[in-house]
Amino acid sequence: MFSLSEENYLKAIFHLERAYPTGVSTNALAEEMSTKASSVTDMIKRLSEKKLVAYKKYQGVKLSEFGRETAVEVIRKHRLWEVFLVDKLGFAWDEVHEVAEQLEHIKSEKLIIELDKFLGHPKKDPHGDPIPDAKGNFVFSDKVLLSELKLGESGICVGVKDSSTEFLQYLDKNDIALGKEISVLEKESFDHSMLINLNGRELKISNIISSNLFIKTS
Amino acid sequence: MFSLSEENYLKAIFHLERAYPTGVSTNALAEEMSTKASSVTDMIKRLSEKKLVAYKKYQGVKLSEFGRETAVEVIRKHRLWEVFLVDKLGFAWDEVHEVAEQLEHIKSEKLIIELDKFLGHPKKDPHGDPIPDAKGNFVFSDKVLLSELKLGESGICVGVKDSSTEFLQYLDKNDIALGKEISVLEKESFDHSMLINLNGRELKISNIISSNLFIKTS
DNA sequence: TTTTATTTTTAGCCTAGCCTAAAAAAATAT
DNA sequence: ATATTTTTTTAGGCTAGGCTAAAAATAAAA
Repeated sequence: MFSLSEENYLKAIFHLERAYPTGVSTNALAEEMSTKASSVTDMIKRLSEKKLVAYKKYQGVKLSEFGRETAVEVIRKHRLWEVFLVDKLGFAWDEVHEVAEQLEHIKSEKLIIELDKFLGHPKKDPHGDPIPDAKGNFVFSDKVLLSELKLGESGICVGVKDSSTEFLQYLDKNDIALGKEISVLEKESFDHSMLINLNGRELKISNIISSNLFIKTS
Repeated sequence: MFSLSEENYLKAIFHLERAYPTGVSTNALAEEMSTKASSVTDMIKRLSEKKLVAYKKYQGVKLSEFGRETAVEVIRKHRLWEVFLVDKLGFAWDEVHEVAEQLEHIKSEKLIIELDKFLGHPKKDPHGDPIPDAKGNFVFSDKVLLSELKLGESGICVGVKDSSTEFLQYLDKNDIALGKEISVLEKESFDHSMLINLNGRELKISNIISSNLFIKTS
């Protein structure tokens, strides 16, 4: 069993590994964890002793197979709890993150097995992110950022990159939700804003929006 | 907001105050928390600084009004989660305690409001203990220990004093459950065992059993 | 009332997880 | 190739929450 802090580091390393495939840097991890580089070095050493990560001084850090399994299990719990909060308790999708951050650390194998069953073995969380199955298998979908679509292309909104309350509330306000179809009508090369069609309605969105929305182009 | 450890101390003091109305002794608290008296003294000082308890050296400790409210809120959360685990996730009543010990520390007002609603505002947990309402009001029932019943008296089983897995499994095995009617057929004065009628069946139970079962004599 | 036993507190130490400041290594620029 | 900047690590401290051993206060017994 690992501490709350250890689990949070594993999660952060897991998420950063996509951007840092050769090893997650101490500074990047410090940024992600809102802490100092020296604290990160301390923790990495502990994780390394527990065989959760591979670490060589000045070389960044990578998850071991064991570390990856542990991280994925925490992510699985986080996303299942998010589904519970939205589907069963009526939370809005921008209200669940903070509570799920706490619930993901509850230790009970039976709890997660039964929660998963109770929720009907969901495959996606409320933000469209895939929920790993009990064996840790992810179903990665072939999503792209809206900002990467070319003029005239279209697709279905399937997820968000930024899960902050502010961004999710912006989406709610503009009626952008998972499952909606979006097509690109215009792209402004100067500021990378775009004009999209959403529900037959035209909407102008900035680059910061389009680069945080995942689209599935079937 | 208080730490996990602080909340656990408040809960323990709350439970011990019934047995120690003039002030909970350091040793009793150390026993309850499975720790050492010196650690208890340390923690009591911290709780005292935070105005959660009244403390005078060598005089034991009492909850302040604020401390009591905090303790009751934690107990409320514990018992609501127990109901969730049994009613929604199919846990047995002897499996819930450990998980609820973790869940009771999740911090989110909305979570508890919605959970309570989702569960239909339950008044009792799976062991028959009353669930305080959102304002912290307890409904104390007029229960007595089975061992206190006189020959020929009868009542309904409404709760357990000992919530250990072992005891609860003993009850399950002997078909003793909340809601069942029990009447006292014989009392053995030597070892305080008794013969009871349960579902028309006669059952011999020892004093340790009868002094851990709560009965409501209407 | 003295002595003895028990309870409680103090003093000092440990670990996890954080911090700052300084040193060392690596990367970048001249 | 050397100098400068950036990144990372080390060294040393801090707090929460534990611990042991010893001292002090209270309670019980002679």
